[in-house]
Amino acid sequence: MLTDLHAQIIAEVARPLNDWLAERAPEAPPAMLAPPTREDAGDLTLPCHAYARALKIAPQAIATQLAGALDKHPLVAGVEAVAGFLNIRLSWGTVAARTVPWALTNDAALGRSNALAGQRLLVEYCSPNTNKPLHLGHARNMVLGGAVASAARAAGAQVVRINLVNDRGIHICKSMLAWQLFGEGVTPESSGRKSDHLVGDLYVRFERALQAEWEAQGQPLGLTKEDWFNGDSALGRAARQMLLDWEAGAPEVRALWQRMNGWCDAGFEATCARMGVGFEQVDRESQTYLLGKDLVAGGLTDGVFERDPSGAVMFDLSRIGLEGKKAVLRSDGTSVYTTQDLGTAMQRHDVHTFDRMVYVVGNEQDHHFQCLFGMLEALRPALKGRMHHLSYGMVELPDGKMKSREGKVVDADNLLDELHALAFEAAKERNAELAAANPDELHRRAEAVGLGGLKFFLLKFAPQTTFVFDKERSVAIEGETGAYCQYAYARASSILRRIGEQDTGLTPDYAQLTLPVEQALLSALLKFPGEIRTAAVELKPHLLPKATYEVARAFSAFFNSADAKVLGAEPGLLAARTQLVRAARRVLGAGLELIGMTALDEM
RNA sequence: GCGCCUGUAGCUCAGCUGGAUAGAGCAUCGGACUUCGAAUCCGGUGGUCGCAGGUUCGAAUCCUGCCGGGCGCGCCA
Repeated sequence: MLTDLHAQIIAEVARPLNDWLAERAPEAPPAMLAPPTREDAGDLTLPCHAYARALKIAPQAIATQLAGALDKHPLVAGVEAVAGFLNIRLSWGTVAARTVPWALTNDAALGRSNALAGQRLLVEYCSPNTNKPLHLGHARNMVLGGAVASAARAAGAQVVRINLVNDRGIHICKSMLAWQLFGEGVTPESSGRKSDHLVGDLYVRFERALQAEWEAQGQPLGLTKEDWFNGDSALGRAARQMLLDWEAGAPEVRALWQRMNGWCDAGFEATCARMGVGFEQVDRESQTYLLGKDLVAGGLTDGVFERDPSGAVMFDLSRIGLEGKKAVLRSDGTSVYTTQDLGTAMQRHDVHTFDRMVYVVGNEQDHHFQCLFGMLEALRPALKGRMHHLSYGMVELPDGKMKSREGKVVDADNLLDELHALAFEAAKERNAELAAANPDELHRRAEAVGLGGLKFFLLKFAPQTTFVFDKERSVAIEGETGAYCQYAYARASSILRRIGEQDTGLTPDYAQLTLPVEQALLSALLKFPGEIRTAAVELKPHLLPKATYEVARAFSAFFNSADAKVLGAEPGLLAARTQLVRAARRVLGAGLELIGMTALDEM
């Protein structure tokens, strides 16, 4: 039985208020009790201004009368009517007696709920191109996608995580062509290079050759690099020919393609495994790019699409309140990206009958998804409202934007190594003996802190935010960071080790948990599930680190308080505080797991 | 030109389905180790929420206009 205790407590407190209101103003909306913004305004508050009109009583008078309705409420320690607000102070001893056992045993305390029970959710993310290794942008994408998936699972949804691999197209041919022209038979084995990096090297090699060719021949003609590549460029022609050969199934091209894609796949797999990123389904563009043509034909018959004089098939964007038109079939009859996206989406719906399909894709594709969803809903009205684009902003570097064509990228593998090294150095400094005695253990912790810090950092910003990546901050323990939360967890473990079984046989006296630091911790534990639920339902993955941090912060204040020591407290209180530490550790562990971080018992 | 996103403390960001004195972290200044790990904790300084109007008992939040930044705008992905 999943019980959201916070919601339940609020409902219990609100009941007499609602009875009072319903009796006098049946039309009025029910009382929405919420934590106040003001610090000294108690634990829950109700603004009474909205009821003034219906009741024909001044807000302050309403608040005063409502205060009376809470007289002798077991959960209420005090009420105050201030400026039309009803401020309620909870009876924390009573709340504690319910909260701690709940947090120790009920899975709702871990953020589990039925908010999305019975729903099937598809999440598409990662979406690598098999011509270069994963970079920091992919890392943000994967962290967002993974968080959406884990939050949805916690909310009871059935989740299918899908990786759409872009394994065909002109950009793939560029790497292949570079291997043919400049590769001299190189392989990952012969070069000792991680396989996806080798392919990336070749891609960069191609771009460099193209740059030189353009500067020598295209630029003097006043052509842009793009136009040159699509025109008389020898490299461009060769790449286009290779794409045609690929589509025609030319054996040599297919064989090279298989081989080099295999290199990329192996590299991606290693990176994803290290990052703890997994998928239930992998869609490859080479297998889906022909999908959608029949949909377009059907849409043409139904009048969803129209044929352009040039022969291209178009979607009139005015149908969805946008300007212009969008092609779904080229004039030569070949498909475009949108065509296969239509087909892929429909196929997924046929296979999974999803309730919600979430695409985790950068915000430069906002327009594309607006168009795509508009078309899908026109083709199949049942899809209305089920398609979501989790749009996110770019990650910038302290010295500006990343530009993959210029090689100005933060490679994911290198970054993970760097963060590991930073975390390792910091750990070694604080733990010299362990570094000497058991460096492997220190490396294990460094990986947890480095990777966990990265995930926490990438996740803590709202998705639409374009933010500046700061690697030192991401592995720092000070402030709102992953390591801070891991440290709080480690300290909880440490305290419990010290307590051992001292509380065995003791009866916890929860009513004594009334110190401000104890109340704040209880409050954080109570609020945690609601944040996780909102993260899942409203697709706000940044609430995961926020909620976890709130618990970590409250717990840090608790374990630092000289008044709230567990050891040495009288038996009933010792037992109560021990259970509170166990509860906090349990919830912290759940938060770390939702983010995809490793919990450490020692740091 | 049009569309979407965005502008909040020195810096990095929350808050944006309207609620009271706008929050957090970093930085900075000061304080706490004879008691569970000081990798922590406590406190201080710091903001006309881009600007101007409007709606409202009440606006960072909603509406309008303007200014600045980012992204995108038929057969690229």
